[in-house]
Amino acid sequence: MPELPEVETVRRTLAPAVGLRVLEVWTSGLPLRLNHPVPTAALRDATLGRTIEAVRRWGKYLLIDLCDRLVPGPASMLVHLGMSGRLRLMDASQPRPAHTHVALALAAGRARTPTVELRYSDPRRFGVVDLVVRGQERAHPALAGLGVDPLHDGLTGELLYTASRGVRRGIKLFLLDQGVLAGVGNIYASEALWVARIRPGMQARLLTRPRAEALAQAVHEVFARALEHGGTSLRDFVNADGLEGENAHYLHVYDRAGQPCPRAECGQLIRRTVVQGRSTFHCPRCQRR
DNA sequence: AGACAAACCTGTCTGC
DNA sequence: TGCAGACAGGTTTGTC
Repeated sequence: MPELPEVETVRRTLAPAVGLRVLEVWTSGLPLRLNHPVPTAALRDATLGRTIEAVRRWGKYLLIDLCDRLVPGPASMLVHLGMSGRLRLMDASQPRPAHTHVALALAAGRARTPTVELRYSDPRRFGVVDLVVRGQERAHPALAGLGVDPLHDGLTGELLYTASRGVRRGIKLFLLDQGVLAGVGNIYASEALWVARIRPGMQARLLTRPRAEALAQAVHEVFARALEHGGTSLRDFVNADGLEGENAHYLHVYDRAGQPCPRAECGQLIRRTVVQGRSTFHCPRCQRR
């Protein structure tokens, strides 16, 4: 479900959790991605009695930093939302959503009674909840191979140009490669290629310098637009407050097969194709090459 | 290197 | 109303 703009929206809406202390840790015991169980005991060790110091994002991963006033906390809770994962901050008296797998009960200051819970729910269990050592994020296999994060690292045309030399795969698959760019998923790959007027199946190695520049700009543009609208909710996505994003109304081509291309002078009908088993949308006139 | 399929798991929508 | 089948925003793994 969630790509960079959705994960960043969750990160921002988790701000009220910063400064709260973990009083209890609960897990469902069910395994998540690749049959990996949530490391309950280690999670307790790393979080109980500690305070949420910050929430960071790396590509589609969230890092919830924990520390103790006396003992500097070396741990962060690593979360990936997979397809159907939700991270929500809810009143502790509210019932837990179906398919909740992790709940951290939180309280302000010295309070002994939790007021809110940070809850991870995920019906399809394609997500990840794990622990990483702060400062050694790259030691975690999920983070070891991650490429450039467009929001922090300044994605440039030069980077796309360099990374795409010799790559015979289609440019859409190249954009989806998290080892090149961390954060682009299936929706925004189609969106960025439409903005940059590039055909999704074009071999990545054929990217010219000017077109690489246009594509880098396009990724920035579609991400900024999605962030303004709080992310794209086609089915499952909600932010930490449980609110849907509005960006589905503003998509150019994704899920718009048969509708006219939004470029006023074009009007050609948007086409859906399947690339590596995944829906891909483009305008056959604007994106000829 | 990369194309391709299948796998993980549940919910929702479509068509008969 | 029921039921089978297709499909879903992600990632990994195995085969060719």
